[in-house]
Amino acid sequence: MHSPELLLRQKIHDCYSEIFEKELIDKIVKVGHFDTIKDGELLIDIGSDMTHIPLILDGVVKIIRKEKNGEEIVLYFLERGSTCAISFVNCINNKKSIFKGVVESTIEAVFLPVEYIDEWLANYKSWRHFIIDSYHFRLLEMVESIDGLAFMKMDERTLKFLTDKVKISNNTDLNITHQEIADDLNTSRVVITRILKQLHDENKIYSTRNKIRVLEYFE
DNA sequence: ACATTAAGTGATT
DNA sequence: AATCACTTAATGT
Repeated sequence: MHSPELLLRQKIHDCYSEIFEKELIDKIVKVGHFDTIKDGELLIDIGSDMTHIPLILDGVVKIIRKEKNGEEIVLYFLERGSTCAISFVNCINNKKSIFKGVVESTIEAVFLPVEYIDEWLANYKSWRHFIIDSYHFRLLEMVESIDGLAFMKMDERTLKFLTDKVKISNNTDLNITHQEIADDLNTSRVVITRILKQLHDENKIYSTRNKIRVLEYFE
């Protein structure tokens, strides 16, 4: 017999034992609520209060910035073993979220109430490091994303988008439509269709309706 | 069989 | 690279 708490402890241990000391993991198990959020659901919206911070145990969250005119731009993805670093500052200052987080593939996460994260910052070295590292990593991702926008052509961006997806999902077969890619890259479906056709002809991908297999990519 | 949604294409800006 | 307008193909009911 496994109690839910034991299972949760195991999962947290699998993802975070390298990062957090035992004592902190115990506390996380004690105060965190475990939850599963399905594909396509909204994790956090712009303007909502941050009451909890998620530690992702499995799945992917897409972080989006919304422009005033309603345009959206994808900033980065949260994966297993990571968290939304930006949300820490929001939590500590009681500010509202400036980003939107949509679940890309069903996530399992532990939600930590705000009141603990500040206290742990003072008391646990591993927690401090985790937060700083996490912030640093997000910054690097943002820079990468800006580089992409500024310097890469649409075909390069498309291929990068696809290979990133492959890395994240650990699967060379992607279930995605041309329209969805276009939305994420802020372009039109027609453009994506033409680029994909080209990539297909170059034997870099194999694509059929609703499905793309990435044939060539390097880690 | 029909309707709906995804994908392909030429022409134009 | 974007948009339009239209065609063709795949899929759901």
